[in-house]
Amino acid sequence: MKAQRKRANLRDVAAAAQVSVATVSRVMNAPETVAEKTRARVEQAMQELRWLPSAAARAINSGRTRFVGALVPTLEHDIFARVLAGLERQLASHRLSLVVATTDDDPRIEAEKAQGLIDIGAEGLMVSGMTHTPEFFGLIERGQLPAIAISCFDPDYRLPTIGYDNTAAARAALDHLADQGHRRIAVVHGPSNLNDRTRARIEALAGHRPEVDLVYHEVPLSIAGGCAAGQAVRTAAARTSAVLCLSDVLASGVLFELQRAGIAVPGQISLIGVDDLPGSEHLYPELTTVHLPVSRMGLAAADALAGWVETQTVPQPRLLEIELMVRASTGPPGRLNGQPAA
Amino acid sequence: MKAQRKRANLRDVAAAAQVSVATVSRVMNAPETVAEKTRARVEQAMQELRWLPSAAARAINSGRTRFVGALVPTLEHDIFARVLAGLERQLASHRLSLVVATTDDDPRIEAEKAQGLIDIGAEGLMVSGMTHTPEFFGLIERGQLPAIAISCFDPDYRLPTIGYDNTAAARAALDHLADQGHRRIAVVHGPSNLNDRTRARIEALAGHRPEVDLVYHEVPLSIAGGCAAGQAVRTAAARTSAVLCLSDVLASGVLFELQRAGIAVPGQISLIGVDDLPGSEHLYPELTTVHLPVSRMGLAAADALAGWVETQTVPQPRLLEIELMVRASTGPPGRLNGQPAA
DNA sequence: TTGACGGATGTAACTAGTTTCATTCACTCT
DNA sequence: AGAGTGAATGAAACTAGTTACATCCGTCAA
Repeated sequence: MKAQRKRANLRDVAAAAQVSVATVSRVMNAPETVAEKTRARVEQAMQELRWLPSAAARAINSGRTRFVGALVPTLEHDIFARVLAGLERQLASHRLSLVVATTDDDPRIEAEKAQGLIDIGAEGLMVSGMTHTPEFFGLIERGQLPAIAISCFDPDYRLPTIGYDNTAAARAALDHLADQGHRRIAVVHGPSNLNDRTRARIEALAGHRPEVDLVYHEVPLSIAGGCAAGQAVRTAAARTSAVLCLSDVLASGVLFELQRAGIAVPGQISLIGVDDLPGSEHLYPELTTVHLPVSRMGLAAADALAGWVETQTVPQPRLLEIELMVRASTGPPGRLNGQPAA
Repeated sequence: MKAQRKRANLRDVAAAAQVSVATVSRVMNAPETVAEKTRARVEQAMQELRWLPSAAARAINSGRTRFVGALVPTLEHDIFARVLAGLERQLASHRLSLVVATTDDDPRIEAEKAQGLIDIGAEGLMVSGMTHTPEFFGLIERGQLPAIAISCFDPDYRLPTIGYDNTAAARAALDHLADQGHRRIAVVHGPSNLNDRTRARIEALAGHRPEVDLVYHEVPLSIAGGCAAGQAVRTAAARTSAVLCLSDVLASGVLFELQRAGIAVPGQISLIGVDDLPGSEHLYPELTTVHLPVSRMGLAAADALAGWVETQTVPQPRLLEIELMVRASTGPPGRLNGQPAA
């Protein structure tokens, strides 16, 4: 019942090695300034006491914690996982670590988790989209904390944005279908009430091509949601000759459902997505879609955030190019669509 | 050129509010013990100085940083993203945050990044699989750091493992095909030299069903890799009637390639995967596969790690059930396979 | 009136490191 | 021999908080 050994600290090591704390510190941070023999003695003491320096104590002196936080709606969708992959890789090259928190697309949860990240010492934050609570802005302004928003672009936004033009992405898809002659198009999208990117895409379509009739289907943002939409499209709308999905995940579900029902894509119905997931290119038929550069976005976000954290330079907003990938799932309107002359 | 205002600290706040540091600290941690008027004064001072408490200084006293690290091979594969999704969600309920680092399946990079995570104060680590360097073990033993391994199971391993039986998973797939009468099966797998889980699966197949001929194809672990394997299978092996992919990602690629070549699945060739990705159920035909409970694994890992960190209790290894999901991509050997009577 | 009690607050010692500014001492140069 | 030089080391101050303990003051009971 003597000395309940708590974790050894630098003073213990110094005592064991019969040197001062300064010398032990030097062995850690500038070994070349310590005499060979002394250093060996100190290192042995470290070994024996199983000493590891305390990150917190180090951080308190440097004022740096060397990590930033990322707030994303979910990790279950490929998109965000790929953003984070790029982000992590690039942050690592700046010797920064990445803390991840998910928000379920709920700004209140986002604010809470942001508070949590700040509590543990995040030096900067990355958030998704442009829907945030006043509490969130309060937090970051209070601490004058570097924070950037991704997946969107608006040079006038309160935070520097790094992303693509959601309006342009949706319109590119619509233009492609309209140019091929489609005049009645089903639009399949995820929940719009809690996601500003989805909302931006939907709003971009209204009136953009007045000659086209648009029929909207809101479903959960998942393959199953896409399946449901596929069924709805198949059974309901007669003259619908094309389906525009505002996400490739939804497009996969729609495609599955159409194939199951024996409807030819693009023979009877054309299908286009937005995202360009890694698998989209290898669906059968290959999915026509709008490529969003999420991986590059992760890299760019990392550089922007790292730069801000390291040098106090607020980064410029940055617009990344999107690209229409015309593949095999779209074509001119088919002659027959279930009932030949509805 | 006066007082370059560095970030305010608690002493500054105390001075501004004309109270002692203890009182300011109390306003943060036990507001009810401070008189209303005093508290208001202190809070106003905090506001004015835009003060946020330093996480490091707090951590140095509590000895807690409240975050753990996860080392995964990559974020680009759905599998790990889903593990992390479960992990993050469950850690959050223990009020712990998650730092993510990727290793590219390289144990040396893993050791480096583990060092980095420890440097910034991780209270525990999660790693994938059972291939780790002595340096890695040195690190965690030095700091007596909680660490668990996932995606594998071995109660005798140096770290507590939480995962599934890779041997059983591979064998379940092989059994399914063999039981249906397939006698010549192409096995498609990712790089085996740097991934012990893949290796375990491959080794599990050898001699497990002696009546079956196995032909191995090693390709990159990606859809493109699967496509390459699909071509190889199609052109090379004559009597091959089934393809066993040790990952659903590969299976998607194989399926794409077979469909493109007009080969009926499962009519001419049966196809089975391992993983059960969210999309696998909605490929056409629906992919038969072995379900690995990655999301539950994330939850279980979070509970194990949180328990260890909070209460110093080393968790029990835990084996999670796998399940063969028989869907539409497998069936008895087809009568014709390219050349009728090779 | 005086002692006891308790709420509000302050002092100073902690936490675990880094860093500045001496100081010591061996060695070289004049 | 005495001064100058530079490497090696140590004492103490510093980082930004928490907290044990002391103190002050007003109220209430004896």
